[in-house]
Amino acid sequence: MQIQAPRGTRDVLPADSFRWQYLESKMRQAAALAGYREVRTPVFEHTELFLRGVGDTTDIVQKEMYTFKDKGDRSITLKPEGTAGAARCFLEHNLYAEALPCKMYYLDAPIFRYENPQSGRLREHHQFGLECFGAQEATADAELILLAYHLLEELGIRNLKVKINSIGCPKCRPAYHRTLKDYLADRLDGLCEDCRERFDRNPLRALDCKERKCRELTKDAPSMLDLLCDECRAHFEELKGCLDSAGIPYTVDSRIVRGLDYYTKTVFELITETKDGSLTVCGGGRYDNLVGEIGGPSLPAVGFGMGLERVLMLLEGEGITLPEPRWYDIFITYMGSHRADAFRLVQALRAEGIRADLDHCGRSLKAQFKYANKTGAPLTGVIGDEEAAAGAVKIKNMATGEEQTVTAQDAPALIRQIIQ
RNA sequence: GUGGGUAUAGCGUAGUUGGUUAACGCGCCAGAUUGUGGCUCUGGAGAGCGUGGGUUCGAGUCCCACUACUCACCCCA
Repeated sequence: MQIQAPRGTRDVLPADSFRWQYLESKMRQAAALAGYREVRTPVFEHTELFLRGVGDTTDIVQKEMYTFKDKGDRSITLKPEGTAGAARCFLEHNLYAEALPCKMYYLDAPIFRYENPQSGRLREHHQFGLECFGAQEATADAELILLAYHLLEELGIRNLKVKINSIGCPKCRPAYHRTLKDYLADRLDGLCEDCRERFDRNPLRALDCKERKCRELTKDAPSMLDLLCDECRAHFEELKGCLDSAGIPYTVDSRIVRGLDYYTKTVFELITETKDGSLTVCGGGRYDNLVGEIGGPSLPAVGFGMGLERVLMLLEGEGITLPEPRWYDIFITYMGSHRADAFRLVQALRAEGIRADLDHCGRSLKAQFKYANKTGAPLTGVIGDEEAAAGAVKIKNMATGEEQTVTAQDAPALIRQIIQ
């Protein structure tokens, strides 16, 4: 059997890569506008980082990581999310000793999760993520939500829903945990297996469980929002105030708790409603304990991740066409014996910054034109006996059919003038 | 990890109750137009039917397994 790409992975073909490049440029722009600069971290990290950072009770760590031993007997894991690596990098290079906050973004970061693939869900996908280290105020949370919202909106994605919640901090969450556990303890037998297992260490997950019986049983469960400490409550109120003043629609959903353990206070998701259900394109929140958890100073931070494949999928679903750059400015055709002239001209044009090419397949003049037409080149050049003798090229405008002969020296200027 | 659907040339499909050299559209190549594309016409190349087994005189058509795709659950971006 022919070798195929591994399950749950996708190739981006030359004809489609411009879509990615377009997204990338928009994302870089949005990030730069808010003071975020790019960071690039390894595709794999020590497994330990994710055990401590992401949390060893999470589904991601328990059943979805690509973990293996390298030849030095180290346990290595392909990044299952972006934040832990960024935090490790921040810490390792003592960036906390420099001016804070430290704002960074990553783009096209490959993320690996061993899941059952389906629409909008791959084993390798790519994220655009922002992290802001050292900022505790809610304005930092708000600017991230707004940045994500405006970016998606600008790209043309409709029906965007913003959901926010606060899941408290180490001061108030234990009390809530106890309250919730008391509530759940009476109903433990009715919960699904996963929720029963997570009951001790992470009872919050039960609120987010999709099992009907769990949903039913937790319908009237106490809400974290009612038990936030003063600090968390004030923080959440300020966040809502920021979003209100920015005028974006959002809803408070006390059931979103996210699948990663490091979150504190703010958690949020950007969701779109498509014909077959809702899809989360962006998710994030505050993680004031992560840096400390992995051995650094106690330092607040907030961030989000956005799935590029999902964004692309939504754009396609909405029939949005992205601007496709021109492949060639001009395609130089030639008669039988003048290939060398065509080659020299193409090299000269490229040196002038003009996207030019010639036939490398020994095709007839007619076939060369057909090919030129297929590439969408706005211009073609012909070098036949007459042109070759005169050191010239006949340039044709493919849209109008107009032709004019110029010397090779004058060609770049003319070409530039026409394609303006 | 669990359950359902699908698997025929590069792509999209047709293949009747299993029966001779597997069909069509698009795409590709060539010609009509030996210095010129897009339209049209003509011709051509290209699959032995996901892989491996089985049933049968005979299987793309039936059965089993595997793989992949897909959908739902789960989880998430």
